[in-house]
Amino acid sequence: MSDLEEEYELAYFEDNGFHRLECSECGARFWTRDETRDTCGEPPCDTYGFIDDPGFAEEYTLAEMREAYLSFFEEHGHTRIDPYPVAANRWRDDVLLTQASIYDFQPLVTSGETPPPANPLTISQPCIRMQDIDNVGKTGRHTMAFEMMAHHAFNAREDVEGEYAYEGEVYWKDQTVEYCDTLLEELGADLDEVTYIEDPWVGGGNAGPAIEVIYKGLELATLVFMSMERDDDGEYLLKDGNRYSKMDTYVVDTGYGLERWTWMSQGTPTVYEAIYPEMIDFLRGNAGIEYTDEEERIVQDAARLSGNLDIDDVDDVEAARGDIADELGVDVDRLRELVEPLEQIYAIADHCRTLAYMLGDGIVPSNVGTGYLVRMVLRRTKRLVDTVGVDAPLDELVDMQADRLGYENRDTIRDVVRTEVEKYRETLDRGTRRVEQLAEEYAREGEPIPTEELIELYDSHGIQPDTVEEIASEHEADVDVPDDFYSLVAERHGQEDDEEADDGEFDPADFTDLPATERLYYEDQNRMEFEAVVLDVFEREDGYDIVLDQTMFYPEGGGQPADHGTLSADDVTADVSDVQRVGDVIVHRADADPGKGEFVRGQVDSRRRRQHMRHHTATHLVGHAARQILGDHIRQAGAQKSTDSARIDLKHYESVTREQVKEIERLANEFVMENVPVEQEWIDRNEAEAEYGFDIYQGGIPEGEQIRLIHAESDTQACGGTHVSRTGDVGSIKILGTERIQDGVIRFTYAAGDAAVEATQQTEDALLDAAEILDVTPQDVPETAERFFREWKERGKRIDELKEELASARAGGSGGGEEVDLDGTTAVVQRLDADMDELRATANALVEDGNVAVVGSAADGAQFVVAVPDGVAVDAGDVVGELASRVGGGGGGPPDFAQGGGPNGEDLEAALDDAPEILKQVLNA
RNA sequence: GGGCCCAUAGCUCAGCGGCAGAGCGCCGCCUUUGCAAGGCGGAGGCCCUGGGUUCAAAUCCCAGUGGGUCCA
Repeated sequence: MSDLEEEYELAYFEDNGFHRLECSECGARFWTRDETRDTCGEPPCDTYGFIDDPGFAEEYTLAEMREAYLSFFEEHGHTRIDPYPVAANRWRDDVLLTQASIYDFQPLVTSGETPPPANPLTISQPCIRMQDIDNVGKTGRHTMAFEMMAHHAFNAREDVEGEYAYEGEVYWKDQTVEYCDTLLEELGADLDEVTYIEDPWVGGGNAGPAIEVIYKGLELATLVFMSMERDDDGEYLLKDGNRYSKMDTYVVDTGYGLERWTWMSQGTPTVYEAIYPEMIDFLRGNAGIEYTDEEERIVQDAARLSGNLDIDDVDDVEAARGDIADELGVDVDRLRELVEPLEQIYAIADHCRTLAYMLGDGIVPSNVGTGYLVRMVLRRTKRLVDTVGVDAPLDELVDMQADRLGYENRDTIRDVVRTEVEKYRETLDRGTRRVEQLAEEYAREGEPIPTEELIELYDSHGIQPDTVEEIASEHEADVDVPDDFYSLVAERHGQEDDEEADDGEFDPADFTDLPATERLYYEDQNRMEFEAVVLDVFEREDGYDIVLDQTMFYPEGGGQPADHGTLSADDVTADVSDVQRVGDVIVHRADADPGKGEFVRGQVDSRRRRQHMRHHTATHLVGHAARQILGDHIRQAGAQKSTDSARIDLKHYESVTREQVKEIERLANEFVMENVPVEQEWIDRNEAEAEYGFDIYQGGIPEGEQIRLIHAESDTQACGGTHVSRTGDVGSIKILGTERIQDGVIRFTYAAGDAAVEATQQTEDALLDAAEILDVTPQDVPETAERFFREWKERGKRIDELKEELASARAGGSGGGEEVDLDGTTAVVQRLDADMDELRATANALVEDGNVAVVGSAADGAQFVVAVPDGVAVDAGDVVGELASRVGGGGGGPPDFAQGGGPNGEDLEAALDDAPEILKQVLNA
């Protein structure tokens, strides 16, 4: 493997008396001032050296350390940037959560397409790493939520000019290491104890040399020099087995763990006690965890010892527990008893912080995406709280963290948590009942609850296997949870084929040589006519693809359908049925060829387009109104406009009421009546983000350095669609309905302009029609409908009663029926020509009188009911089977009451004539 | 985005091709000084909607609607 050895030979190391050494334990190469050093400094090669012996001159709280860091870099020429949301999917669609500060600048800034908001910059970015969820609380140093402090510099090679959004070199490796070293020195660290380990970094298609900064056994920072990209012909072969080559841009990507720096300054047994001491005190007090001095000492010693071990996940913790107990001279069970409640409390504090970040940034619990992640965390936290015996509502615990983090939407956060806890409680209730039932069933049979049931309970009903165990044990049922339970669940899901059918409609290769089409529809959104030159025409199976130098036709995008219309040359008029954007080229699909090089006059179908414009502006207004009525967390999950209606999918944590819908409709129409201008603005994206935040990306993330903003009322969104000039041009907005398309997402369907009038008229027509049928005024329809429904039910019951009466009257009168003697029992064979209910009632009545009943009807095909009183050896099913076969059908049922029939009603009489014979045969059988 | 599960009395559910059921709740009567409770009787169902299969569908199939849940 070609290493990046020479990459680490920094002048800074040279000038400051560093030595490059090799760790005697793990073989890692590292740089240090201490020539006599033997090991790299990182556990397990070394142990923590700062517990009870802080590594910095002073103690810092989390906030103090953050401020110290940011102001240090500010003083050294960096611009301080506000943190981004933890919901990274709000500005990029390849990840769900922000996991590192560099996520804020990927992919557009790191690739050089967009300039960074400042260069160089410093930031403290909240991050969430779900993959650490199992470690939290147990390892003493893992947290799911953390802040990554960082300074970034974006460089471009000197020999490339103008190709990238930033130019030249700001600084690179030497300066980066120097900053780190200086910061440590300023905080009073003993620089002789600091090691810089060479550890090349690879990730996400990029790579570069990197340095881990270790001090007193703790990894405080990673300095990454992102400078390479995947390239099968590249000169560097890196640790992931792939080849890489140098890029034109190179980026300083550092990561300083705020929590770890704070911990280092305090020297507490675990990181958790350093970063949220108040919350931990509160939780301990509330859960009533009080230890004697001796117990407290055991816990602290255990924490120190586990920190010294190479613990990177929970499995290691359990394995290490025994060793730690041995070393402390206590029983392993006693140790677990003492430590576990604390581990759970640490986890609760961390999870609450995670929830505060996620909910504070407007993530709404749901069964998809980030919403699902927040739901998982919340449920896990709730379980922990219950297990450890914390007696405080979860929303209050989350609020403690939200308060500390300075969120302003704390009421909404609490509301969401309460709603979600309630949902979880319902799920648990449902699950508990289900498990109880299963447990009783299997306990009765003396069998354990099978794994298949456990998987079903978890996968379809959300019940954890340990919950099942708990409930089952109360009902004396056994449960055997296999070790590989979760992989069994995964197996059940199999491979999901997310093969996206790409519409091979347009081949981008055809258009790459053509110049960008000038987009006239942005210049004047109200003009529908234009002139243009045909640059090229491609013949297709079902028409022609026409490329012009400029166009007024809006290509499908942002949920707005393509314009229709015509392109006319001197002797040809082509109907345009579709318009698409391929890169910067706009392609018109038409039914005729106006001829390459020709002048054409374009005419957009203005009625269609105007409806799209109205619906597009209406979409912004409905979203804006919904945000005001339902809360600031409301975000768009998707939208689609068409000619006669439009819809917007909004993220919301509970279902909307009819009242809320009315309020939204009223407010949206108020915006329309205000008749304020709808303005478009082209603006630098960083500027837009700084001014309006990431909420402008409701409809997706646009490309490019310049983005287009649409201002409507007090709403601002990045949007590429066409809009009316004033809100009044929308005409009116009629919300047609709402539906929950998935958990946490509500779809609003509405109509604007002409379509609103039409939709209202249709609803009105339906009501008027109903009123006419009922022969009442529209106002009386609900009441009348209710009365009719009630009367209809009453009559149904009355009919049933009458049928019964009729049946017993018939049976009693024994008219019409032919009586046959069957060894002392009388059988009555009767034809009724009535429906099945009546046949059954009659047969029942005959049986009451001690008769065997054979009743038939030719009312609808041929039907039979045969009923037999107790103690008579005739199988009704056999009789019906035989009778039914004679009318071309079948039948059956229990021995005392059977029914059947067939399509041939004309054969009924003959079949009934044979009935006595059949009865006798069956009796003798 | 995908998978799986569920929908029957006011509530919780059973029934899984052949007469619509249980427990709790509700109403009436009885027992009791009263309460807790017990006994007897009763009311209460578009078996989610729409198609299909079948002599026959709550039950099987398809589609839809509503809810739940797991995974990316």
